Amino acid sequence: MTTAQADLRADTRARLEQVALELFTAEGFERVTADEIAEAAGISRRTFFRYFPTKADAVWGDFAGHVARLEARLAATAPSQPVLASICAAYLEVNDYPPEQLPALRQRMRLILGEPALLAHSQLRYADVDHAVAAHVARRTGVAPAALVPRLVATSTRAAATTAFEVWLAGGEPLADGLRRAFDELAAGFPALLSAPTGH
Amino acid sequence: MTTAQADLRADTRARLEQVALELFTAEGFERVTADEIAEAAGISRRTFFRYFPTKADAVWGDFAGHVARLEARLAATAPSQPVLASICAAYLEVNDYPPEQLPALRQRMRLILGEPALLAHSQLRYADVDHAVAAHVARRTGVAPAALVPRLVATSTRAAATTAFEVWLAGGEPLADGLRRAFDELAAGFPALLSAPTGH
DNA sequence: GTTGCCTGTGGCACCGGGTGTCACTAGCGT
DNA sequence: ACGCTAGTGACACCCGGTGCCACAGGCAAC
Repeated sequence: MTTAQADLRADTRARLEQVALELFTAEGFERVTADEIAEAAGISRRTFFRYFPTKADAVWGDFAGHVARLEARLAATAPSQPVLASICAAYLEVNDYPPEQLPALRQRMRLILGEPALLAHSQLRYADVDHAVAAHVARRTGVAPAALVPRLVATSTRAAATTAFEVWLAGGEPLADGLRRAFDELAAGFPALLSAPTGH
Repeated sequence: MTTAQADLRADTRARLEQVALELFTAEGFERVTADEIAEAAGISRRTFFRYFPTKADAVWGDFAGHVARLEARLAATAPSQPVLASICAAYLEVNDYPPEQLPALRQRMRLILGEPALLAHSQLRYADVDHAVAAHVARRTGVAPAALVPRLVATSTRAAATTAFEVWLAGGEPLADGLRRAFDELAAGFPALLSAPTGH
């Protein structure tokens, strides 16, 4: 096991993920029933729900491992590095996918950001990320993790990451560039918003 | 009607909201069935779902009107005002509740932020807010609404508002103060994060 | 006032996500 | 051969949500 999450047979899990992703992409998340996924993967509906607590969870791959890596990176940052920069670096590193994995990532993210039900569900998954980042900020600044600044930094940096993903999905620019740009904007307090209106 | 959202009898709707809020608070969102709400309100389950498309929607009151007021405020800001300040002002104005409404607001927000199912659902509702704010930023800066900066400003200002609500709920400080503080932090690029660590 | 319509309503059957329970099988050590 | 365990399937059940139909009341028009 990589990171405890209803192990069972790892190959079955992978096949299930694959099949679900394919079906969701082809038909739309809501229009695919758990029965169809199960049948297409050659197992029973009941077994599907032993691998994934929710239909939506089939889209997330090893997200728990993702969060764990992020936490590890945050914990390992040099104290000399500014906090915001350390978070940016952690996000960049954790999201530095090899090129051959990009199509799969695109497929996942297109679903997560494009299907309302999955977008809603994402909030639950991202809560772990926010928690980790807020804890990091609290640790580094000596403030309570529940205070305004740690929470705000956590949610707005995640907003930055999500936005970078959206722009990347839309074909705008490489993921890493968008991430960097988003963090730069955040760290600078949106300098572009001080200029005069440019005419409609 | 104030803002088209499945009108029917307004009094029935208000009673339904009231009953649902009370039950959710007392028993927890998931543990209250639509049947129970309907019965407690003296109507049928079927009718409940004519007033609210979803059990979760019973918590949101006239949120569509809320968004509409936000949009109106944004549209009415003076061009001389910096964009970020205009968004802050709009959020402040729209969330300036008279004191006697604060307990009800607390009840709603405690549910929305505390119940996972409602937190997930909130993402769908907030999408409208983000859309409005991004459009405002795009209008003011002459950039496409789907570009990085408008999106990022929209999501991170909403993060600021949400965080202020969380702190307010935790009893920290008045809502308006938290909002202002969160927006100040955002606009300044989190100045607190440049100081040296204060020791663990 | 009877005829029509239009609105709000309840009842019912149905779909789909999710869960608890039980029974079966395959493997594996002893 | 024995027992144990892990993975599985079948079934029944709960609940959120929807489509459909049937019914009641108000309110206009004739």
